[in-house]
Amino acid sequence: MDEIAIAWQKKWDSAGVFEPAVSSKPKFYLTAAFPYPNSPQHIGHARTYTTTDIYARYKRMKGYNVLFPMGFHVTGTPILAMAKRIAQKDPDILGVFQDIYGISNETAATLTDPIALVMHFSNEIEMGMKEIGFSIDWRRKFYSNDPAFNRFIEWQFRLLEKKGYIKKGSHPVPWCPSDNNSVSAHDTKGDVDPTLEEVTLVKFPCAAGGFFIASTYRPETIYGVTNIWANPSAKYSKVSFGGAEYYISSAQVEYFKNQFADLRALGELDFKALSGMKVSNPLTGAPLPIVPATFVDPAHGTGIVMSVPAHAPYDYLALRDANLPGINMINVIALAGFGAFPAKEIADQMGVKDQNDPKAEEATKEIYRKEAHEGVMAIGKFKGMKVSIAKDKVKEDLMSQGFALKFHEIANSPVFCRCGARIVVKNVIGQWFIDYGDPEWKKLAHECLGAMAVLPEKSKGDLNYTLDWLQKKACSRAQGLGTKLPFDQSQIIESLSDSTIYMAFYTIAHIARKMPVEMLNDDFFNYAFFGTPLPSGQKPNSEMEAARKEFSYWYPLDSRHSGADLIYNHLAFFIFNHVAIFPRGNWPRQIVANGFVTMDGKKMSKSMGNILPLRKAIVQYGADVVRFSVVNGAELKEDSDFSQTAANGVSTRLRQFSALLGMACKEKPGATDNSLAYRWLMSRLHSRIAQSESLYESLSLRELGQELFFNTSNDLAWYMKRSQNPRLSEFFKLWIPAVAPIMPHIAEEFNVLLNGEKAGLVSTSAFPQADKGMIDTALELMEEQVVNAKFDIEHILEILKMPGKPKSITLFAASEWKYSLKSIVAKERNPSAAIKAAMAVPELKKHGAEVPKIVASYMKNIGSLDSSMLGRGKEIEALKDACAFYSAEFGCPVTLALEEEASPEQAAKAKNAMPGKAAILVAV
RNA sequence: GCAAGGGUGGCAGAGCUUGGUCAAAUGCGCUAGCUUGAGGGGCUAGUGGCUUAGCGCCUACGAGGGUUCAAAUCCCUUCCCUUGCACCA
Repeated sequence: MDEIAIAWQKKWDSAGVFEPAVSSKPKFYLTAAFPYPNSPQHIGHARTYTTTDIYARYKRMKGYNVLFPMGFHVTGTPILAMAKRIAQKDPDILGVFQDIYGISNETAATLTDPIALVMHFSNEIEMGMKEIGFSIDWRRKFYSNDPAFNRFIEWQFRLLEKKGYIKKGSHPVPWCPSDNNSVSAHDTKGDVDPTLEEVTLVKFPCAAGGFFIASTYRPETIYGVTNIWANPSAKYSKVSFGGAEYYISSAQVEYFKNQFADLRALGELDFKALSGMKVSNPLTGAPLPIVPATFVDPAHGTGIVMSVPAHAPYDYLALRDANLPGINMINVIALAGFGAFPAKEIADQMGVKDQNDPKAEEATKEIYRKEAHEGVMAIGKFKGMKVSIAKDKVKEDLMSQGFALKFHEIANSPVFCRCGARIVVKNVIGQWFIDYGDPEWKKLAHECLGAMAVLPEKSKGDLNYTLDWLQKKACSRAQGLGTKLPFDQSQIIESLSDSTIYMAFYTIAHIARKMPVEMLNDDFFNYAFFGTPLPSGQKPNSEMEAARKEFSYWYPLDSRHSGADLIYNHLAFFIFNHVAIFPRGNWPRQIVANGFVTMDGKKMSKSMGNILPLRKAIVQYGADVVRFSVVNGAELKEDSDFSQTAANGVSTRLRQFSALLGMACKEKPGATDNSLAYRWLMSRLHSRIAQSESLYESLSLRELGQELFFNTSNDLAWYMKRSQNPRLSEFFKLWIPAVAPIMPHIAEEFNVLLNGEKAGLVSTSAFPQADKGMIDTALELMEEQVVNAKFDIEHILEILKMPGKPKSITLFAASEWKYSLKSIVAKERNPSAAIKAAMAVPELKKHGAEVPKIVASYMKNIGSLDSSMLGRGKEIEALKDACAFYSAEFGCPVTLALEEEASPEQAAKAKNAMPGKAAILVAV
């Protein structure tokens, strides 16, 4: 099977089928998210590309000039990180390479240079894409660190900057203090993604100047603060930053410097000195005593904690444990089912012993959740407001009055860098942003999305949502491969920001590659993409003209494909940047987002070792089986399971198709079959092909596979059984091109076998046109009668458990009056009305005793009555036609009779005959 | 926590938008029989329960309740799961 695939790939290649030229034909331009070559690709990656390729091939067969290019994304740090890990001989990585990808340690040893790594894996990926038969135009391949591409990105960023979308500022990031770099999942031990969360630092003014600061998630409870907790054995420091002085635990001074760059330590003091200070509540002015508490962790937050005993079980318990007189709880939040001091109540209810009781944690969670959801403010400016809303209001108020600061923590702390250091939060200053929060820009993005098709349609909502919540996005980093920011050479443009409009670059990539890099200036890109005349007044050279022509022809992008995970970033950026850079006429037209691939029901992961590399899968199953299997497991959006047994099943079916094709090839030309069964087969095929067009269009590939492959295979099996003289060549003539987009190699091979060497390529032929005239629903219902009657006979024979063959079998078609009754019921749709109407018909009145019973049975399936109505004549015709078939099947004469002609001894069985259900009499 | 999507048979996965044709497509798995086929094998049948010369009946579509002649399908409540919440590919 593999040699066949390779042979056809060579033929496509030498015919240049996938290297389209600008022409007068209508074009279809589609791209898939380019791969990131830091490891080989597996069948999961293949899903997106196979989906894209099927679409490309389908559109090609529908007469479009199709462009499907591919490149490689090498921007950012993961490649560097990978090369570094290989250089360090990280046993995990080497193990994965060896065991899963079959990369020897010797080969791995050559991949310690990032560029060598990129070249190795990109070649590997490219070969895989060729071996699976993707219809890619490889002439346009590029890497995102190619000088030509760098120039393109610089051009894009100068444009964004000119439009005012680039901003500078500061923002918090997860940071390794030892590596001095921001970190993300691939930099951490265990690939943990460090997540940030915002907390509020509330400032409590000291009479002597400066502030105590306490970190809290619940700024709204500030009204209820009764005291301040500090650890009696900890050291505290006076520090200054942002123009004010603060007291925090000495252990946290360094930590705080990460987020307050100008922080300076002004000297240490012990708890005694600290506790002597007079501190007050910033909102109420109430004095707050400083109380020692060992539960306060000096290495967490500020080492100073505000105490809200009415609403925080820990604070209540600590106060109770300390047995302090003179501190009265203050109610802040009204909570249904609780009194003024919910923390006390829940602690008492649950019988929490003291602050060290594990139940204290439980009580805290419970009361925090309840208060956050159902609580209402009982005090202060926002009295009567729901806590969930007041929370932010209080915070804003505090901030604007200078009584609060924003602070960030690692929510899933502790997270460790691969170097061993604990990840902190750092406020990076001088950070460049793309401002996706710009309201005008958002409006344009929404306009674009609104006019765009999104498959599956459900994902449009997600995209819409993403467009809305996107704000300033950091677009540069200090390290990594990629393009330098044109207006800040110390910064590399971050990987999600340099891959937003590269689809435009494909259109000219093969031209730009051959040009001297210095010619790829803004004038060149402005001309190629906008047609802007050269400022010098000179005439554009031939390369510029060619580039302009390519872009004008291929753009806009007709379909953009990626995994569904990119909806929340890349695909949204893709829309934003297109509307920022290009005029409306060149905005993208469609997005297709597919789910992932699981492996025998489990998520593929390095740790589980259940990754199936694509090239290995191709060797094992063959290109077309892999293509089919990765897209047929589920509908577009859902995760698709690649099951080994299912893939084997596909191979088996293909062999069956192949065997039948062999029969078709031996048929005399022009030989036909006029039987009901043949007409039935063709009716089914035509209706499936008719359906397949919309299934291809909506990329409902699972259903498509069901229709064109499994169901069609079942049709064929039935036909082969049913027909005495099967004819298959007409069938295959239609079927082969219909499945060609999914299984192109087999389609080509079958086509040559059936039609000879001169048949031409299926890949460039026209998609088959279904003949509506061949679709006959009555015929299909008739065949259903034949199937049903066969099933019934089998059932009876089984129950009879006869030793030999029956002597004969007689089928009885129901009397005419039963059909009349059925249509009356279908019309009346109501039992009593139907019986009344039936009794009015003399012919039916004769059978008055049976009528109510029959009506009742029809009523149960009233919904089916309309569609399953086949006249008596048709039913008789179908069964009569099938008698010869039945005789052969059951090894005895099978005849059809009419109910009303039944002899008295037959009558008992014959009266069971109903429309759509022949009565059966087996003679032993 | 917030937001979105989902919970169907041993598994995967249709159907639910337009309530009745649904004990529920199709694939896989499993069971039995056949085929002298033996290292991804083929064919046939079966695969909720009870029954029966094909009928039929009961129980089922996360749980509970409701609307309706009729609900996997509509409404409400509740439990559970998945994904996203960014600066990272």
